[in-house]
Amino acid sequence: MTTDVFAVLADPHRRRVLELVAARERTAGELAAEFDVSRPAVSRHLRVLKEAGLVTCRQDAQRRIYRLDPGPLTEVAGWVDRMRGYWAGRLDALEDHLDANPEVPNASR
Amino acid sequence: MTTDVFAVLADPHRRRVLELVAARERTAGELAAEFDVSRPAVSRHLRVLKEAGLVTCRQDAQRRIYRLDPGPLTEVAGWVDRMRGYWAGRLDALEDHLDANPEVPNASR
DNA sequence: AGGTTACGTAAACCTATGGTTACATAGGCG
DNA sequence: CGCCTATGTAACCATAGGTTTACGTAACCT
Repeated sequence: MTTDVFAVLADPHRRRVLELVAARERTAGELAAEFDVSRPAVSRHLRVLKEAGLVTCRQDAQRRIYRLDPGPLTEVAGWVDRMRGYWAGRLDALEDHLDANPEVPNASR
Repeated sequence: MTTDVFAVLADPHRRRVLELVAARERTAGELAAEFDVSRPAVSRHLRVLKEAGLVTCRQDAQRRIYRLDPGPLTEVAGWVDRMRGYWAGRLDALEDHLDANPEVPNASR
């Protein structure tokens, strides 16, 4: 049971699904029609997305209507921001370093 | 040649590498020491990260010193923000809808 | 030069994962 | 009640990708 959001987002099909349901709710059929792959394949992607909490599924008669739940995306956004934060913080120290060692990465050449 | 940033970030080892090099530069050896897996495995992860442009590699004698390049992360941040944007935008319309149709998703039951 | 350190690369292996076809289920519809 | 629509599940197959062992290579040290 893949519950890792990053891994779930790794597949382009799944990202596309999220883009589609972000705009508005979609039935499984509508979603499947957007892809070149078979319906069961889409169905599996939907299950993965559902297990990851990225979509919710409402049932209307035979139709399953999928909707985006952006909640788990905060983990991703947070991680990325943290990376960029660390990077930005490190830049100051780096500038000092480069200031002291102007362009001499390999002196023995 | 996996150049898809999302796919690159799917592996926890690679994310951990990025976290490590975000704090400060690290040699391949330092990085490898952080993991339970073998060195060649780490080496391959580093190559993937390098190909994706997420790290750069400077050479100091025998050592390879890796550094974060957060550039490609903007694509991820952008995508996530876009998803959340669409979602937020859709909420207004949804509220209106729910306002008009109070809790009657399936009238024929 | 010989040895050691620090890496990367190559080839083989194995598992996870995504794809397909065939089948099951569940709910309208005549 | 049969039938069609909409969708998920099961079983199976193929490939991608991560891991390992073994090897190659470059640079420092004495």
